[in-house]
Amino acid sequence: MATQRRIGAESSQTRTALLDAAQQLMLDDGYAAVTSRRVAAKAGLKPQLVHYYFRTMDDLFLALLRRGAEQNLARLQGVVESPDPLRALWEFASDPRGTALVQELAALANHRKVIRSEIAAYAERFRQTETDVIAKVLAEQGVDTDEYPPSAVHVLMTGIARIMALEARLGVTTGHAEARELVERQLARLGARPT
Amino acid sequence: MATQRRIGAESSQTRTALLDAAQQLMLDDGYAAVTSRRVAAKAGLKPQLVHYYFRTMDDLFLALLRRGAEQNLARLQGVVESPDPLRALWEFASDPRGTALVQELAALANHRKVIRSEIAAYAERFRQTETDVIAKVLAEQGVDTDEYPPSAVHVLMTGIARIMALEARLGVTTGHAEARELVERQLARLGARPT
DNA sequence: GTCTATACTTCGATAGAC
DNA sequence: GTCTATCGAAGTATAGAC
Repeated sequence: MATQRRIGAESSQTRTALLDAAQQLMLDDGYAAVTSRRVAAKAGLKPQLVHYYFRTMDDLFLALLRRGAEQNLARLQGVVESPDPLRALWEFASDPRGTALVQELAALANHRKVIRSEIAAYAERFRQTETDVIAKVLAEQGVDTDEYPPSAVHVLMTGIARIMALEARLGVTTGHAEARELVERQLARLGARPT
Repeated sequence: MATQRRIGAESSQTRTALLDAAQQLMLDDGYAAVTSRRVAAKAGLKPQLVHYYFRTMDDLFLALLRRGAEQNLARLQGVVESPDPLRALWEFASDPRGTALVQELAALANHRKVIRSEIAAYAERFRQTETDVIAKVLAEQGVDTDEYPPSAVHVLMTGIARIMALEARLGVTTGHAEARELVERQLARLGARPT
């Protein structure tokens, strides 16, 4: 009801610089390190600018999430159009670029309702596209979808890729090489080309 | 060099109450919510007591991690002694009690070196015991360990279980039922009894 | 449209009283 | 061995100047 405060333009370079700084902080030091002061300091700006461009910290996190998700959706499009989509999907899900930011946002989401619902919504968009890719390959290969439902294969495949990326971040990699080889063999059986 | 400040006894009930409060906060609201003031408030105590019993917040997180890990190691012992260890391991890894706290600590570990190394050390202990369980079952069933190395099976099995628990926490469960059934079929082939 | 001066809240940690 | 009084630093956010 009070006089609506003004907000910085989305096209502003300063805004982008703040988002970049926030993302770097989040990746390096976790979401708790993303404070108005530290973000501004990293960007070489005043702390108050964070609130001018994003009003609240939640708004900043939301903007960060959206920007990252849109980038990943663009990269996912490359998977869809790949000549070897199953392998491309496996590599896409294994990519640390995708998981690191998401892990922090997922942890953050545990006590920020707006973030959680936004993440869940994006997750559904990714899942839809990815499962379609899997379904198409399984159909081409004549795989029995009663035994291997695409939705299940999706959970397993992307889940394994992401959990290894998460563990690797903590410095835990025992068994990863062996697990990767095992997955590679299954991918090959499903018609993916060898690496 | 300065006069070493005194620290509360480990046997203190107050100390346990603080740990309980911290754990609850962490599970409900994420690690960033675990502040000396909020922990104390939840336990109905003064904030300064947190620093008396744990000196720094890192010490508190470390105590939380150790207590949780020891509890889980005790539960893991039940898996080892189970008549159906493979299924018991699957259920153990799927248990939300084990994953929720670990997820928060893992996220926290990304910018707290002491936490990260302690988590990694515990992870190695769990991995060792769990992989031994898998190796024993695979040997009994005459499985070719070139194609299915126990370390790989361990990564896949526990990874899938944990990622589903993580996703479920965010409200993302699409495909989980199908994935679970698929895993169940594989477990059955490896001699685990049906649920 | 862009940024600053400022208010008020919450934080971790220590020194010292019981 | 247990707890309290207190401090300086850091946090979010707004109102208003340019």
